[in-house]
Amino acid sequence: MEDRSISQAVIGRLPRYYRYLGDLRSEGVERISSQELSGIMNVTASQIRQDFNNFGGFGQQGYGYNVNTLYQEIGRILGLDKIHTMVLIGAGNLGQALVNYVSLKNRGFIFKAAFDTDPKRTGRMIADVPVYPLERLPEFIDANNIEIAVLAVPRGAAADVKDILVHTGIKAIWNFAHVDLEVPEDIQVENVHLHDSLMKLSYNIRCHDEEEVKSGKR
Amino acid sequence: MEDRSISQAVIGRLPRYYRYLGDLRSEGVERISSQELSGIMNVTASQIRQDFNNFGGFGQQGYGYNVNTLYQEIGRILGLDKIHTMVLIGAGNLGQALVNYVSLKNRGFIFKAAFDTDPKRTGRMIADVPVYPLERLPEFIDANNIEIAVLAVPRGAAADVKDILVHTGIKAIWNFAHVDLEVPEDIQVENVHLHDSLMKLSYNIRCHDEEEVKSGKR
DNA sequence: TAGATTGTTAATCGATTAACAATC
DNA sequence: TAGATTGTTAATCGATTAACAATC
Repeated sequence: MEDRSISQAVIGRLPRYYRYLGDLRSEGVERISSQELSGIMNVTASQIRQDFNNFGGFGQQGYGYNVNTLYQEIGRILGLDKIHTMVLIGAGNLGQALVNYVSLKNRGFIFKAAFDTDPKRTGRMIADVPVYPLERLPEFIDANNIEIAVLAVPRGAAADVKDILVHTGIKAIWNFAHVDLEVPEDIQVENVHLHDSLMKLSYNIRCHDEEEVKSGKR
Repeated sequence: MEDRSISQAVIGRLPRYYRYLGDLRSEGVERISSQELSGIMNVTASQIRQDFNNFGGFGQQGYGYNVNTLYQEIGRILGLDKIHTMVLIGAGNLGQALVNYVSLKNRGFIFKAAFDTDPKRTGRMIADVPVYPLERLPEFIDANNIEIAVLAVPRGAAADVKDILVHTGIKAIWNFAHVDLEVPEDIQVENVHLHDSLMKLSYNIRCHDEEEVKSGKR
């Protein structure tokens, strides 16, 4: 039913739909039209219908969409009906925060272990997740069928870790290191570039400031 | 020179250009053509020239671009030539990690204080940043000319904090809470939705798995 | 049945790529 | 000057929006 060549633009919107539908569901809303959802989410009704129809017809003419069904379906499309096993690589501040963050909130995403090169960090636990030396990474991934490697190492270390990872059966890398990783195409990469995000914010601040100056508000 | 109506697509690419140019600069590269940069960054030379020309002509025909000049210019466009003062709101795991992360790396972005409602967290220090009770937030922002509020509170608390923030002189919110904030348009918002990012990764894993099944690889 | 709302096709808009004249 | 490469216009591509026939 759902096919390749669904644009990243559409995929990027799915989690947001999922979030709003989850909220509606817990508010006890049973059905919703693209029109209503459009009002709540600030996107066009047309876009909503187009987006959903990439994956087949979830709605019913004259009625709209069943909130619960749609929520479930999008969850399934996003792969949230499966358990995803993870390892953390780089047990610094950010890494520790991610373990706590993900463990708390997402039932389907489970950290099985963390890895670090620093002996001060290994041997400890982060929440209920053990921290091992990096050497044990490849063996652990394959023995435990790990799907996702969360990369929270310094910029300089990222490429080396990547080289280790590509020789394992890892399926995906959630990359927090400030580099672009080049990996074989059967490994999925999702970047979270905090630097870049902060720079965009900085850009928008500057633009807004300059606008104000121009329009004489200051 | 640079005008409004520069698309978010272009702005989103600037930090990446900045990163690559910074690397080239520290490698001692003096000049580069759009052609060469295209090869390194995996984007078209045409796009590179179009992007830069949104902000005026930084290049020279027959020569290319001076790496250092271009790096400086993009930094200026991104507002990196200015100091940005920040406060953290929500001194949990993620918040603490962000203070450490940003303090270490970005000279221009400086945390002045952190705020939390939990008395167990207030009164302490994160790195060299003091943690105060949330009540003191509005006063602190205006007394210290704070530009950016970093929102690392649970989903449920985000709207309340936002209501406090909009009555201060804050310029921007770097939002890590899993909600869409509605703010007046003179406050800039940049969302880092880790959940959404992880779901996209999950989607891509599922798609790739299904492709393999279809093509009979498994 | 009549009214509502989807699924889907067509029109529009914007962003990317290609091409080339200007110029260093 | 000749060669190289930009800045910029034109062509293409893709994504968003509008419109409407299908249908619940």
